[in-house]
Amino acid sequence: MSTKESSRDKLIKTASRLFQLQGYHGTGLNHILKESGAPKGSLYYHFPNGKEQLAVESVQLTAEFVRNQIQRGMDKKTDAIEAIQEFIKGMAEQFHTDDSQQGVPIATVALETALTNEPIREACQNGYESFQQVFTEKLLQSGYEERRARELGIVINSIIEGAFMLSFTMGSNEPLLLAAKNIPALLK
Amino acid sequence: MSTKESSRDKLIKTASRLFQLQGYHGTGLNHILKESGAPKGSLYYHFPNGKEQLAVESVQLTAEFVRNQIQRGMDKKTDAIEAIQEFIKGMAEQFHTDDSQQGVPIATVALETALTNEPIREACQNGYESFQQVFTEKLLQSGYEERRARELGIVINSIIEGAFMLSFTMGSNEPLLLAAKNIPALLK
DNA sequence: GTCTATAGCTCGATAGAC
DNA sequence: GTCTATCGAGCTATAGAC
Repeated sequence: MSTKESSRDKLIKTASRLFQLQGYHGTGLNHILKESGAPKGSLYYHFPNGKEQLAVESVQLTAEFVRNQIQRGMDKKTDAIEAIQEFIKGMAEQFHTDDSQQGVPIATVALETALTNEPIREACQNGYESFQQVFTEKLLQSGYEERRARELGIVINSIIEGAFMLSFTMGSNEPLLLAAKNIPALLK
Repeated sequence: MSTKESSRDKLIKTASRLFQLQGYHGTGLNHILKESGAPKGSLYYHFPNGKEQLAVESVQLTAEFVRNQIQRGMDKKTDAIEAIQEFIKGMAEQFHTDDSQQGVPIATVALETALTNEPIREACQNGYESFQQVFTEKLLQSGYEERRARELGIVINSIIEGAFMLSFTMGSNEPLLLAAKNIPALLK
């Protein structure tokens, strides 16, 4: 069970990175195979449903990774406002220091496929809901009322995704920095 | 000048729609040619730089259209907060009544190409800056200080883009509605 | 579990007649 | 300005040996 997952894992990890960088349609299976070093014959053995299955599991892996990052961010401060603000600031700082460019998680694939591929769209939706859940729980712990906490979880998700996308497109972390700056007003 | 632009215009309009729906890599030139009804031979006559040029001009056309929509929204109310709030509500209402699904403008192409195609990325950036400019001007007219108005223009852009993308992915207009609801807190 | 080979298709782009 | 024909490459997916 441990060694036999090796090729499979390499494929998923490489696919996650490339899908995030170049999108679903912009990334070919041959490219993924070549970069992962996995043998071509094993792709359809591990992923009988081909590219679609690979994308669904890649999105799930990416979502899990991001969710953990958010969770760690929330654990750093007891106050929800501070925690969220610091988390976004961290994203902004990491934005250009990270020399390995990495695209916007989930969103790139989501926008391409939401109208044409239901399993992939669903995986993206589940990912986003898991992010929102972490924010909402943090707000609940800080005393926000349940309905309000759920709503704000969605709004925070929106502003982070939008600011990330803008920062990515503009090549500047300013949108992320301004999002962080204006979080307190939003959560008042 | 009027009839000779016909094929060109059809190509750009069709390309704008398809790129928005399926992304840059997910949309083939043959598909665009077929849907537009334009003759294949004329594509490289009107767009010597091929697909890239078609994408750049498509993004510009989409950006101009969206910018005008925003501008019309801002003109509907004198108060900036009300105007922006109503504009987002309008997006939310239009979200599912519009039977012709249409994707998220600019963002889909931007995320796919920002790291790999500079001319297209630049066109997307210019589009986003033109949106922000409209919000900023509205805030200036409502008495916000210049620096603050510019910052809030970016933040509003972020939250709208993020909420739109989430609504699109989730298949629900809730993120847009919640964005609208929380705009006043942000602009206080 | 892995490998090669290849089918069958679509892609973007070009050439050259008209 | 338009059209056909076609190139070379890449794509997803499958077949079948090992």
